[in-house]
Amino acid sequence: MCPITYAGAVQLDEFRWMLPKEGGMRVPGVLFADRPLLEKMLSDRTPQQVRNAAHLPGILEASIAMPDAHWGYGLPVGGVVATDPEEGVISPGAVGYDIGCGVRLLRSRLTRAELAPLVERLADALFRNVPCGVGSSGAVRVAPRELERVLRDGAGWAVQRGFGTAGDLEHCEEGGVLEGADPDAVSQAAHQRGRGQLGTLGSGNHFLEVQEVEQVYDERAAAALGIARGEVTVMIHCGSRGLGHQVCTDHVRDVSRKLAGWGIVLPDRQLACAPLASPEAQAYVGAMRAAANFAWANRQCIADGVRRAFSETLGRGPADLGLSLVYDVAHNIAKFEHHETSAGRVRCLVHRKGATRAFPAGHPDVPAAYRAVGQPVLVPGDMGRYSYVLIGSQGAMRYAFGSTCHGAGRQMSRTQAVRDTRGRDLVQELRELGVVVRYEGRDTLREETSEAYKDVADVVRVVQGADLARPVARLKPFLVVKG
DNA sequence: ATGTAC
Repeated sequence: MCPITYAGAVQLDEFRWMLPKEGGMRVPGVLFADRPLLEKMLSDRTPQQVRNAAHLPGILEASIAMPDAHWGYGLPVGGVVATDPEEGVISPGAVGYDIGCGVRLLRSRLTRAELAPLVERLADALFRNVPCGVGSSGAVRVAPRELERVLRDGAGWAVQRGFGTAGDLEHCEEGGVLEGADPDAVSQAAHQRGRGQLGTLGSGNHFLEVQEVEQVYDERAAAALGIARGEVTVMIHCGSRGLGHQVCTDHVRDVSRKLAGWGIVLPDRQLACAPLASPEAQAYVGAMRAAANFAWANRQCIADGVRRAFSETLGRGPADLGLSLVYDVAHNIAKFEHHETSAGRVRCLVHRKGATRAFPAGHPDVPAAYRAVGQPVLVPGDMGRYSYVLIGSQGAMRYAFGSTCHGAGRQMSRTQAVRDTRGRDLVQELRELGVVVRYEGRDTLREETSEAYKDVADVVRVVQGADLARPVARLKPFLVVKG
């Protein structure tokens, strides 16, 4: 029997393709995709970047790409790479420039109909309370010494400052803080860039959406997560702003200079990495954790801005709105975890870059309230269509180091999207779709137009088919704030 | 993603 191959990828089953070991690859590559998504992946350099990452010293099992994967810096966005803690390395490029970037979902007890007469005013209030755009700042004042506490304590710092409640922290991955952050490994330049940016959304694909739960696929899981059809949710997508960007820049440069000395040869210098035992790796790990904590604090501050905006607009106290946190999960991060491999149960460093942790039911790291159903996974789509809430499934542990997809993935470059939408009134088009929008930046809406993204439903179908995660609900936006 | 070029 002859296996089906397509452009060098060997089909393993309906939703998995293997890139066989060749040259200096230490492990094979695995692409999660159906045929149409595989073809989209093959149209950029994603498979080559997956192969390149398979050269990383100490990489375990496979170099993995999720169905929303597309070309990125060194490793594709949508890449998962696990390395051995003794023999292996950490690669800043395999975490990405927006360290700690992730998604937070709030739910309410409001309905869209209730909000309908207030949508324009709510949009103004959100736009006012949550600054957005490149270089946006000024939402939260932080003294220079206090920034160190942000970097150590993450979302907990924000709660202590009065931005939210202790209950919020229980519904964050890791409680909203990675232990072992080292603020001293974060350069002064990074401190300065980040200090004014807490509570701000940034730009690019970052957004804030008010959505309606339009479809529930799993009633039991939805009930556990506290969401129900017809209710309003708020989704926040953002990261560590200029601070995380500067941390990545600094440490890519530092480890890049030492590569030859360590005797590490890589097909792409953008994958520059450091042996986990080296001081350089320790410094990056400490700085990366600090930047991730900044991102968690940032999303916590933004959630507070959202609650204030709702409160102002509806004339009700924040406690009456029921705007509670469903979950907050990062999709650009590297973490030490235990996983079952062909060599048995091992501790490993899992790099997730545009990939989301997706622990299944019963895993001790899933919050107690959700442990019987699995870890929530938040998957944004695009501003004209929908986003998904998923829960982690067993196959994620078996095939992908406890990981799944993180979004729709672009299918059109920013420049092409701007060119293709020239002359169209996207504000009006979105209005006709029932979406009210506020935005910063001349080309933001064109760059982020629906057609620039793959249909996230196609991505979800693959992760469901591969048993990485299962759909709980689909969320339809009706108010979008973008930078 | 990003003080979108050091």
